This record gives sequence, structure tokens and C-alpha cells, in this order.
Amino acid sequence: MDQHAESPRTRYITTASAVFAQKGYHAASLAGIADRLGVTKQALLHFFGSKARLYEEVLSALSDRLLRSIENVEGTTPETKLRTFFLQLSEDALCNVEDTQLVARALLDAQTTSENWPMKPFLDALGALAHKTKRWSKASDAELFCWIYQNIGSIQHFAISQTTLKGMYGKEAFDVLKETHQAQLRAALADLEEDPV
Amino acid sequence: MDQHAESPRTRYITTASAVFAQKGYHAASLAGIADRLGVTKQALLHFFGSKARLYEEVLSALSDRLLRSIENVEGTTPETKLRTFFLQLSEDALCNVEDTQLVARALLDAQTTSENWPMKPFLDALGALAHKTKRWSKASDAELFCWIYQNIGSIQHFAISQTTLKGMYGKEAFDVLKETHQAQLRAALADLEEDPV
DNA sequence: GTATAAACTTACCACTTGGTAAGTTGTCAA
DNA sequence: TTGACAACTTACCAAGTGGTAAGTTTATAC
Repeated sequence: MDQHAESPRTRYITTASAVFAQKGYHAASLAGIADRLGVTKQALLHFFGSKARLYEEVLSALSDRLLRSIENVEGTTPETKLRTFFLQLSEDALCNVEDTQLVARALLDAQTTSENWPMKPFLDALGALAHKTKRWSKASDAELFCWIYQNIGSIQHFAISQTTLKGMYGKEAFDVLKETHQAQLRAALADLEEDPV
Repeated sequence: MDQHAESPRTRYITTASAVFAQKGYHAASLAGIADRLGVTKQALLHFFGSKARLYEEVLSALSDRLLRSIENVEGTTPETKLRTFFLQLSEDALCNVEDTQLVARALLDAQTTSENWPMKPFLDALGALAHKTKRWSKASDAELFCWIYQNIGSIQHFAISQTTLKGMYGKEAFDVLKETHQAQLRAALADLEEDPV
């Protein structure tokens, strides 16, 4: 089962994912998600039992998507793989914000709710890939991880700030910012071809 | 008025700020905030009229705090001011997460709600300060802003991930990460003393 | 002493929330 | 034809939400 992309179950998860991303867990309501799907909220409860479990499935699907985005990245050497991964992440984060929002919301809510860390497989895979590059092969895990996290952080922060930046400085100014931001990211990733420090 | 730090009004805002930061706007309830204060929710409604306006005041107070954190930074040259500001921001973000959470939540919610951008004065002041440094005096606004935003982004992202990182890798590993993170920040800020590219 | 006003509380209301229970509909196998 | 099961819907409920209205207490001004 679940082989069809249009399976109702996965369809529900996709829509729920979008609503949770936009509004956050508490602001999103089962009735609201169901409305978007053209069903009643009991259809959701039938499949997932509770709002909390629906959210778990949303995070689990997110985790899979993140992991696959590393596994499926194109490139022959670890260096090119890692570089194209970050550039693709930056682009995806900007034109398809929802996953980025989900991650940020999960991080914020983890402060109070103890969760099952859906991002761990993703981060571990990313760390393993980076570790294969010459630049980071001899670095400590902490140094490597901080470098990764710094890049993800600036990408995520910029993507989430999109609306605010457009509102504050206008769309034209934001477009300039966006290009500059990606240019700076490319420059930072150029270090990957160099030798370790 | 409001000259006492213990003025009920400011006391309410402080507590509301903490609850909004931890739970987010929708998950926080007036009754919950009032409980922490030992009053009824009508005490809050008496002062602020509505939940939305209380939240506005919380964001406005946050905006003031952020702006003052730049104005009051110690140092003689713009370079040292900017460097100590970022280092202080990094430390504050880690040991006092609430403001960081508030900012992140405001950015996320801005996606749907059009707001009045409480962070603009802060960012503008920071930009003006950075523009005085030799390193950035001749750079374009976009380049300068991206550099600022990149630093803020990695600081904020790391601070917000605190709980998750501790949960995933343990407290000891996190402490190593934390020191490495700050060391890398210091290294990045060392560029300020150099000449422009 | 009395009036005024600020800082609350108690009581209440309309509405939304997640969740339960009990049906209904359609499909498909025996 | 019948039975079984999945995929729903309608009806309902207790709890919680923000908000209104009408008191009550307390301090201060005159």
C-alpha cells in the first residue's frame, strides 16, 4: 500500500504538513486541515487517531524527505556532492519554505516538548558526507558539525526571514539581498576545494 | 509612570514575553500567563484590552531591548563595538533564549500575518554601526547586510537548537559544540581588523 | 467624610478545540 | 446474496478560548 502518490493517507499528510508549517502545531486545527482537503476532521482522526499522531507522521515524512535530499544529491566526489547539496538546500529553502518552517517550529517547540529528534538521521548523513571531504577529513567532529550547522543556520534564517525582509525593505531590495546571499554561500563553499587549514 | 521596574504593567509584559517565547502566540493563553502572575486573565485584559495588543507590547518591548543592546555596547572603535556586540549576542542567545525564540516565532508568523516589523530599528542600527568599520565602509548595502544576517542567523539557529542538540548528542557533546561554535564566531569576526577585500 | 479613579475579581457568554460513538456508504470476496 | 471491511459522515460532548459586563477593593484628592 501507499504506492500511489494520491493515496488518501499521504495526501492528508501532505496537506497537514503545509498547514502545520504555516500556522504551527497549536494554531493549526484538524477542522482547518480537513477543510483544505474537502473532508471532515473525522476523516483525519480515522487515519491518525489524534492530532498529535498526525503531527508525528508529518515530522516523520519530513525526516525522510531531508534524508533523501542528501542520498539523492548528484555529484561524483564528496566535495561536489556537499557543495551542490548546500546550494540546492538554499534554493529549496527559498522557493519552498514549508519544510524550513517545519524544522524551525520543531526546534522551537522542542524547548518544552521532548521529541524524538526527526532531524538526527539527516544531520548524521550530512556529517558523514562532509567527513569524506579533504577539507574536513582531519577535523574534529565538533569543528565539522559547527561548520555544517553554521551554513544550515544562515540558509534557514534567511529563508524564514523572506517575508519580513520583503516587508521591511521592499521586494526589489530583497532580490538583491537574495543574490548576494547566494553568492556569499558559493564563496564560502569554495573553501571545500582547498586543503585543510 | 513606569519608572519602577516592578510596575505591574511591565511585570505583566515580562511574564507574557516569557510565555509567548516558550509556547508561541496561539499556544499561550491569557489564563496561563495570568496564572504565572498570580492574577486573573481579566487583569491582563484590563491593561491591554486584548491578547493581540498584549503581544504587540511584548514585541515592542523586545524591539527596545534589541536596539538598546546595540546602543549600549562597549568599545571605542566601530570594529571593537561590532565584535563585542556579536560575541555578547551569541552568549545572551545561549543563556537567555527567550528573546531569540520570540524573534524566530515572529519571523515564522510573519509569513501569514502582516506585522509592523519590530526588528527593523535593530537591524538598521546594526547596519549603520557596521558601515563605519573599515572592512565594510566601501561595501554595498547588500553585501554588508548579508554578512550581518549570516552571523545573526548562525547564532540564532544554534541557540534555538540548544535543546535538540543536547537531546540528540548529549550535554557533554553539546558543550564541546558550544565552545567550537564560539571559537568559529571569534575567528569570523577577526576579519574585521583586516582591510576590505 | 466623600468622590474619583485605578486595579483588579467574579460571573458569564459565544465560540472553537480535540475527541468519542454510532451510523452510512461503497467495494470486493465467497 | 451476503458478510466483511475500509473510508468515511453526522451528531454530540466536555474542556478551554478570548472577551464583555458588572461588581469590589484600595488609595488618593479635595
